[in-house]
Amino acid sequence: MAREIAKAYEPQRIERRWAEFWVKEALFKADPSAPGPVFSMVIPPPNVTGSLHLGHMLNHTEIDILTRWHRMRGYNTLYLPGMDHAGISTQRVVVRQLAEQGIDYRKLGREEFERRVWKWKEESGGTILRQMRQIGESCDWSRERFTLSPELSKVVREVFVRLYEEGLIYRATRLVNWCPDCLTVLSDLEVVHEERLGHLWYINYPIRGTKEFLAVATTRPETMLGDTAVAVHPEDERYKHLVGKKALLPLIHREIPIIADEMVDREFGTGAVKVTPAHDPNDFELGRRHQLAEIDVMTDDAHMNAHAGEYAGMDRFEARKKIVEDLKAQGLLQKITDHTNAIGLCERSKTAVEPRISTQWFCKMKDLAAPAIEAVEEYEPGKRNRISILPDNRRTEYLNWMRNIRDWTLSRQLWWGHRIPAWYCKENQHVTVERETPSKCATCGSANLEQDPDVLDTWFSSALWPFSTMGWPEETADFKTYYPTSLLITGYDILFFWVARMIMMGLHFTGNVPFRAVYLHSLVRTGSGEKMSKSKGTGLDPVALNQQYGTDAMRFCLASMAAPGTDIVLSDDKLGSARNFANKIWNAARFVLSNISKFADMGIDTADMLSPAWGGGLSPRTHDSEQKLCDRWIYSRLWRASEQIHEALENYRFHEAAQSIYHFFWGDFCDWYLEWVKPDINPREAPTIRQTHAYQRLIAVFSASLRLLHPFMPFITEELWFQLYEFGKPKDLPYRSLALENYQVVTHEVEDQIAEEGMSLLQELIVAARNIRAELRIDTKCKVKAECLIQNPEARSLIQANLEPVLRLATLSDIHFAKTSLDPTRGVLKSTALFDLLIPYGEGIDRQAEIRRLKREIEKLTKDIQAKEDRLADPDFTRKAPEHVVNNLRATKVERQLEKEKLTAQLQQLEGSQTAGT
RNA sequence: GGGCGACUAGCUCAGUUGGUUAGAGCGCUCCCCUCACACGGGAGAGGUCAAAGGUUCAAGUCCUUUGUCGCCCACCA
Repeated sequence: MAREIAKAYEPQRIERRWAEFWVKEALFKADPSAPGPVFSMVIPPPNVTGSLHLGHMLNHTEIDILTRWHRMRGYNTLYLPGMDHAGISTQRVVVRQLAEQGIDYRKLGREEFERRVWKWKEESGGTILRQMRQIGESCDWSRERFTLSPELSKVVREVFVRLYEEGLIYRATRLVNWCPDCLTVLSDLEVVHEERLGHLWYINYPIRGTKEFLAVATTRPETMLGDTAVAVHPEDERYKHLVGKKALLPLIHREIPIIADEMVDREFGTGAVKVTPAHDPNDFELGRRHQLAEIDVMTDDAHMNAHAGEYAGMDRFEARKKIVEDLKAQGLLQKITDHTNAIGLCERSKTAVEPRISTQWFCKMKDLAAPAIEAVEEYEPGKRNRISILPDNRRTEYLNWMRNIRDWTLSRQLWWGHRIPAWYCKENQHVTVERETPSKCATCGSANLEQDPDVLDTWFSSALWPFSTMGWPEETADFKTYYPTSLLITGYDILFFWVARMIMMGLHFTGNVPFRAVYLHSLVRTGSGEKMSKSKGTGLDPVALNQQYGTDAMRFCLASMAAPGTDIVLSDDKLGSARNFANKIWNAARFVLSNISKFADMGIDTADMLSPAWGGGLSPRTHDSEQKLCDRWIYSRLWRASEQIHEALENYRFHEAAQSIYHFFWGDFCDWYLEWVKPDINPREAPTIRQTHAYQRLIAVFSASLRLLHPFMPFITEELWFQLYEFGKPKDLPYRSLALENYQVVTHEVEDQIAEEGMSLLQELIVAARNIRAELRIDTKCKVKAECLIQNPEARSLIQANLEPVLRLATLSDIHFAKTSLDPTRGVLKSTALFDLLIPYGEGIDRQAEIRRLKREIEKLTKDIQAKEDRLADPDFTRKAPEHVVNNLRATKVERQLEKEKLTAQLQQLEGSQTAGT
């Protein structure tokens, strides 16, 4: 019974099996004591808010390609998986879910709520894990980590306490970004700015004891209820006389001082500004300078509070409307103008952030940033404790941000996250910060302690990820072997949130960089160019894509688009062409193996034919005497492809690597090599030694291709590798996954310039013949005779030596080698510098069309030759340009001239014969 | 308000250090279901590299200006 590869390539049928196999066999378990150079990466932990989107797919594909590539090259490899608890995002998701069930999370209480979130974490974390396994990520699953696990929480506490003890973490009352929807403070990074068209309201503030008014301009009239001064510039002649007087705050009739401060811009608005220290960052500073009162007029959900008098209870925007109306009614509204300004929105909820005075925990950044700047600024390849950040523009962004870094607001008013390890004694409000829950106040000894209810910014634990996952602060084997990690790949959108902070924390706590290199990849966007977003429903669903095209196709497609710098827009036709490529691989394998199976049917042992697959050796000396041009050529091309892939992957140029392997496999291997050797491997009877050898060479190239392809398309290659094994590997040898095989099995020895040039000549000849046939509209099956004029005897014997494949692939019956120049009036003639090829006319041929074609060609050549001559005539060029450039140009000019002469002669003859004939 | 990026074939994009006739995929035209693959094979059309200057022997590639689009950062009411 013949073994056969399924006729159709059905990714779904093979992928599940291998995904399970890789996990079950624990193939990717890292061993810190294993030999070899180390390559380690930690995953950018996905948020447990849901499932993986295409952006993750890109990220994970890139990581996995590099991981598999290194592993196959003998590196001691670790790809550490894990997830992020994603404080604010996850809390929002669960709060929303509860709300949908009519449950107010606050009524559940903290403990119960946390329990619900953990439950959610198990579910969505499970989904994510499943997805990662589905797409074949070669992680060490035994090392999975979670930012909120007990082990990592311990590290978080350790770090927090140390920073506190070093005076880098402190508690302070400041104006902070408050999200009225998430009900928590936010760091500056979590506030996104958006230009909005708004208004500028000009309001008259009466001056006490006069009939005068002082007009102020504001974008936020509702905050006037918290005004505690009006400020003007000290040198502003218009207002000098008012400084020191009191203004009467309209609507609530509170007296406020008129003060002078340099900060005021005389050009803007009226040159007088209302000062609301509790609701504006500038005003806050100004207020502190002038010891002004700070009146918070809002509640935590951005409604007006008791300080707002009759407006209390109103939403801030309702209050704005009402206040404007009231001012108008009282004749205090001077005018309203249009004004665009950037408003700060909460990154998560997109609610307008309210600046608010609040006591929070902060982290001083300047000292932490300094070494992190140095590590990147003074990067040199090979230099210790330095990090390369690519692409370069991201490096610049990093440095700019770091140089202007501001303190980091650490605390969050959430329930899901790392509880801040600070306790306050109820008597005196002393602060105790400790690793273990304290029993008494460190200052006064009171046992009446209460822990700070807040949690840490989720990015705090993420910042520790490269070392917290390795067992730090213990000197574990993992930590010693795999830290610093080799490389970090992540999206550029979290450069500041995450990458920068990891670098600072890594350097500070381990004295070492967390990774030696960072590659920031593009984002995947939708067809309309937006960032993919599940919440907006604009993202393509990776699960559906996998179903439709297969994981390998999706991986290959992502890789082939992953050029640094530009964002990626994925589309059906691109995925389709990647799928087509997988199909091509499948069918090439089918072809190769189906022939071998026919031998098996004859009862012949085929193990021998397949043996080169396992040995891995592809010596140019294999079957030396039998090797034909095409063999030497394909080996050389294989070598070239693997060199290109190496070069590309070293520089994170995934698209170039993908392109190299694509063109090698499809263009060289399938289109030329397979076609070329078809007759040699067509099994009619028991194979001769020569035929067995032909198979061995074919299998050698094919299996080497599978190796090159494997990091990009692990499933199909593993499946086909397995099929090879089934066909011919001695059964006493257990199956060995392709993932553990050597990546590269060809050596530099197989590079063969001569063979490549020779093959290229034959290809040109074949293409020329096909070209003429198409022009003459010769039936595709009809073999015709061609005439060839070729001066170079070596080239000529090359053609003769390969006459069979040349005739077959060009569909010719014969090639007649002419002694004298070919008469273009007898047929269609194609000329290159090396040869002329003519196929005679049949009946009724369009001579005019041929004349037009020749004229076009000649014109093109004329221009080209002229350009070259001009350049060669320039003494500056010949003097200053490198020699090889000049020589190259000379050589090609001569070639072009030769070609042109030939074509001109053809044209003349054609035109001559035409006039003579008629 | 600062900074950055993009503009190359009908579409989506490659094109590292400046150096022969600027490439790919998809689409398009023509021919072929040839016993691995029509998710295929063969042949072909299509670009003054956004515009204008400049540097250079040589510019898609470097510099300047302009235009169009996009992104990031930013406490001017």
